[in-house]
Amino acid sequence: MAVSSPPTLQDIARALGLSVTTVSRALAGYSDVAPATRERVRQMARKMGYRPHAWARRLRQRRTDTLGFIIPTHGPRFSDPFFSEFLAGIGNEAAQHDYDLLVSTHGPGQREIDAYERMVAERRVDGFLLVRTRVDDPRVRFLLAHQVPFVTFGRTQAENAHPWVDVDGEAGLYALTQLCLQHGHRRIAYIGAPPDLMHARHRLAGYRRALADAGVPQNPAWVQVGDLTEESGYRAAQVLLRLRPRPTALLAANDLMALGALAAVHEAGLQVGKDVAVAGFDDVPLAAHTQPPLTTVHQPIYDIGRRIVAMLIALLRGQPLPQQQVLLQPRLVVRASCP
Amino acid sequence: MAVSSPPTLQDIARALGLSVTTVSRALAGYSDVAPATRERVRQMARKMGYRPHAWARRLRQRRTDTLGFIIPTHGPRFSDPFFSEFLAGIGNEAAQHDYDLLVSTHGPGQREIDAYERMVAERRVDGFLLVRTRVDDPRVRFLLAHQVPFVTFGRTQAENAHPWVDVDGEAGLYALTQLCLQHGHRRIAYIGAPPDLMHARHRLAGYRRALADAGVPQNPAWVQVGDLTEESGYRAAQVLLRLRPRPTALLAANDLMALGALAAVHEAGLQVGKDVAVAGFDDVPLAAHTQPPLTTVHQPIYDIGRRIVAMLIALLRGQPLPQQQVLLQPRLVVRASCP
DNA sequence: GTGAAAGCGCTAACAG
DNA sequence: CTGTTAGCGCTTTCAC
Repeated sequence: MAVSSPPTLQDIARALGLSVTTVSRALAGYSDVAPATRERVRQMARKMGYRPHAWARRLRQRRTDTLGFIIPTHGPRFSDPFFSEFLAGIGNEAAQHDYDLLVSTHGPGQREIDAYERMVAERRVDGFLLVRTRVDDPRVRFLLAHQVPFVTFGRTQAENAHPWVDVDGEAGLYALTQLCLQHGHRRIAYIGAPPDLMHARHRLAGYRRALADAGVPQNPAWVQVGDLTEESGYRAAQVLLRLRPRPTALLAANDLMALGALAAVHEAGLQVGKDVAVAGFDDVPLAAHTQPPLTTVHQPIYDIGRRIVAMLIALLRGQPLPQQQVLLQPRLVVRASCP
Repeated sequence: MAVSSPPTLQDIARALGLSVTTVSRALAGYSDVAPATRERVRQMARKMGYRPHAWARRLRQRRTDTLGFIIPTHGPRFSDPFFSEFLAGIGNEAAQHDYDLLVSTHGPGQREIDAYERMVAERRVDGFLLVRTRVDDPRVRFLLAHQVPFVTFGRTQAENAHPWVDVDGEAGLYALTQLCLQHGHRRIAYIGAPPDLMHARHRLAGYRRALADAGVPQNPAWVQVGDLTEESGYRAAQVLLRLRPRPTALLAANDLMALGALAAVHEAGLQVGKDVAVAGFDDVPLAAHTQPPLTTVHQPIYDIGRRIVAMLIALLRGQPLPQQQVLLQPRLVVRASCP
């Protein structure tokens, strides 16, 4: 049997001796079509296996029903367990509302903002999801300037200018640092994230505030900056462990760096959880299975993904958002690495 | 300044006193338009910031210039470091050829095949990328039946019916097992993947063949099956470590399970690399930073992503593929966990 | 070399 | 209740 091209409204109309308009309205469930006709149309549509052509409809409606997500980094070794979970969240929520998710990258040669510019100019998407927000985020500036709807995971400098969901990183690191202080640690080092990232500021501030509140002196040498990879956490920890007096606790701005720090501690012949405490942020699934298991701050990343998609879709549909900005309180997950 | 809607061919034509047709052809670089006119059109287009409307063009050309990728699993804790790297690969290659990448999921309530059915029926994509191939893969059956172009990462039962790229998992596990044998191990256990996955068969076969070739007896109790998560690797290793005589080496079908096995070995008070060897498969970045670093089999997942996209696009453009099927030889990465 | 006209498949304003 | 008409923005015959 030959493969024929999929049926269109035309085909149904012809088969039934009706006009395309009537068929369209019958299927859309409009009330101004006779019940009997509606039924006939529906049955014929089912029989012929009719499915609306997504693009024809979109061209007409001047909407794309598509959300854009541009991967915030490129390069061959972009490997973030956190990320796949987030993607599952946004993918599921988008699918549930019958929205498509257009995922793109900015290749090695391309500037990140060009990828946004292109999607907007060629009207490929109705709005964007942003992650890894930066303090003065060029993407935010661009989208605001062009009045393109978007929702971010993470705050920016323009706190009230756009909807976002974030986890209170300052509270998270405050709690983590306090935990260490309660266990008698006084030389608590911090492996931070690149300072242009918004969450880097919050988390660092939480760490500092906890120390200040406890009246514990702060040593600039105890604060290192990594790039969120295991490798950078590993190297930062090596530096910190060579200091004398040696820090007794290493807090990292994310789990991947904390994993690197674990390796460095082991390699230095020290015992994690005994000689040196280590903790992270994110609570990736792996954190429960390191040796020893990693103390960390949980972020409900899957739910956050769902949530920002729901917000963006509400925005696109002109529905009012109950909350423009959502700050979630993090949950401390205490395991053996930082008892 | 008010935001006006983006310029169309109409707008350019009007501004220049030309017809839409001519403008279209000038911009497309057709030769049958006067050089002077072409130049005028080009300049005006640039001046007005004209960008073609992606969907209008696609509707007309009856192509979508979009590739579909449906995440092979759902649920909140889908966290695979391997996956984000793959996505970066397919994203970059697609962007380079000016193709869009439509990423979708099948939500909890939806059957996986329905997601494919929908994308095909509503003509949202031109072709698909598939990963985690199964032996008798329903997706492959569906796409073959409907003559939808696709390329898989991983073989299926229908080896010659579709283009694929795969890493020779049998050779990988053969080499890994041989490495253990050379170091005197005789009780080598295996934590396999779900048997419906195609790669599970190959890897298990490699393990078995290496033992058989060496004349080492095989014990069914030494072969466990996990679901590719750390958690399942952890539990499988616990079972294996309780056996007497105890296996001296644990090989896992992927790195995530190997990481779980590392934790179980530590927890049992044994030393990895000394009392018990552990190895994995994938070579995720983390594998270099476990304690001890993990011996594994490297898969160039980023390049594989790029490659299958390149193949799919060639297919869609009707270009002949130099190779319909590509079997890559894996590279053994020997680290301290399995010396 | 240029333009008029048709149409991709769908929806919406307006008659009747 | 149903059909006619128009058009989303673009490409592609086919005349002139």
